Amino acid sequence: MPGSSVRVRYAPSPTGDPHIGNLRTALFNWLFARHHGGSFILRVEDTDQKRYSAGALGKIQESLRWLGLDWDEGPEVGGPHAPYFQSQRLDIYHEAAQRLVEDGSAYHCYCSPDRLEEMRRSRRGQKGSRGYDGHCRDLSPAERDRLDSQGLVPAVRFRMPREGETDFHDIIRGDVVWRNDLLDDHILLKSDGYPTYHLANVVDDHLMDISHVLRAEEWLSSTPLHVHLYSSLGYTPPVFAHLPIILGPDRSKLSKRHGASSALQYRSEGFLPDAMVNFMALLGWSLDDKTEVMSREMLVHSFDADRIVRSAAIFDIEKLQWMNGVYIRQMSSEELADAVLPYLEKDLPGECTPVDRDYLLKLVPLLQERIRTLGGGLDNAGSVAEAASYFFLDNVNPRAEEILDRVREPETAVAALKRGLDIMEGAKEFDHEVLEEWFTAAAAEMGLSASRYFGMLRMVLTGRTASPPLFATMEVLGKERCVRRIEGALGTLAKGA
RNA sequence: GGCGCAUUCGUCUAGUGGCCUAGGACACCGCCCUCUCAAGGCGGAGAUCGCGGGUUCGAACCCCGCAUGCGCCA
Repeated sequence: MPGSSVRVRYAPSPTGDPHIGNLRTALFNWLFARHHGGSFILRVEDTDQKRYSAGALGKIQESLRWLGLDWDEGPEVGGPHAPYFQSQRLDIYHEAAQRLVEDGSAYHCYCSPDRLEEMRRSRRGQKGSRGYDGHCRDLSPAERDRLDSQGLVPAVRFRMPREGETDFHDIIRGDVVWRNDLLDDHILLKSDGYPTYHLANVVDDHLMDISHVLRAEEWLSSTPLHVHLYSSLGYTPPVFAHLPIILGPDRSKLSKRHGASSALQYRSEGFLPDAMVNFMALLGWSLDDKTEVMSREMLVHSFDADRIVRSAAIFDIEKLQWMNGVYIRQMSSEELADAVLPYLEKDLPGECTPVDRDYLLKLVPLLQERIRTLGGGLDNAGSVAEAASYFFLDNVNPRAEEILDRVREPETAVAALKRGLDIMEGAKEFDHEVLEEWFTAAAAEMGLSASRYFGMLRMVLTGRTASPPLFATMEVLGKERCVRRIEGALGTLAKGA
């Protein structure tokens, strides 16, 4: 639906790995665009020389691609408003700044960083202190000429009105009002020739025909300045929506300090993009009072800005893990096998690799409802490789006391294991239903409870007290491995006795 | 310090004046299923709706103040 007038953008600064908060903003913009049949634009705000990080743009694009958030205009794909890098649009900002200075909406400011620092220090602790003290606000042409002739390169500052109020409507927060005399004269163009965020984003949003600005709440405070900029430049402002921010477990804004906050880290831990998208969509938005698991299509269909909440949300990894488990269980065996394969090969002992895909395909159903991430093990600890190691190792070698944990009397245990060997060797088909039938009958004959007998077999075959259902496990392991492990256990018991 | 925004179970949230003795989900606990672990089913505990005042027959919901948190100025 190219006719839609909705055009939104995600405008990150390439300063590092994007975290969940950044990407939630991207996601909301993307969902909004797709829902309304509009365009999603990626614009790179690379005008902060000091914080620029090489490689960050790559991480941003990689994160977006991983989550399936495709952009209609921006780096690599181009578009009618190229370039989409602010560092390549400097002339445009200079021209805008020039216009503002000429019509008196902005002025040249010659204050040095030292003077500014001195100003701040002297006003610290004073009541009602504002940012800039207006030192250069009303310089006469003669004074300006004098400073220019000293070779000083001025910054450009916006001349905020000092009376009245500034208000705007935010679709999430309603009407927000500021008293103008409390507003600051902000820098628009730095003396190094680079624009600040304020100038660049207003100019670009206008030139790129952005209809809705969905951005993080941290920008709310500078919106009055933006409103004045739109007006002074003769632009129609977009519709604003300030999204609630995402907090770390300590209730502060999400940042690098919060360990696993980089989205790509979640990828490497084995979270699925669809689960991430579903989960992030629920951080500040809801469909109703019960629907939680939603496909991408359903999210696109249902998402709109009017159900975005106002309050900040804490990122709850436990719920993400649960949701990822839900998505893992929805996968086909083939999909899951392909997805876990690299994680297994990474963490399995060398002699177990490469992993045979057909074998993996057989055991994947047993893993499927037990893991919550592709790479992680059970109980949110360890790795899949550890969780499933007994399917790959030659031997598991439980100790005698581990084998005897469920069946205490060595003679009984030996007899029961030998009986097991007989059953296995006599089995024409190594099928879990047949095995279960025979082993259940054997347990009854020997007067052993299923719990004790199967528990011992589980230890002998897997080296664990917990595993997928015993006979399904046997079937996957195959006759040869099972026989070898039982013989091994008999050997261990003989030695111990 | 100033300004702004926010405030419903531990967490994500539903709720826009009577349907709320506040609903759902994660986590937690118990029971069922069961060879163990999961998954699943059922149930439980958990929120005096930040506090205090109003308005109203009636307030989580409207108004005012305060507190706290967060954000921006930095």
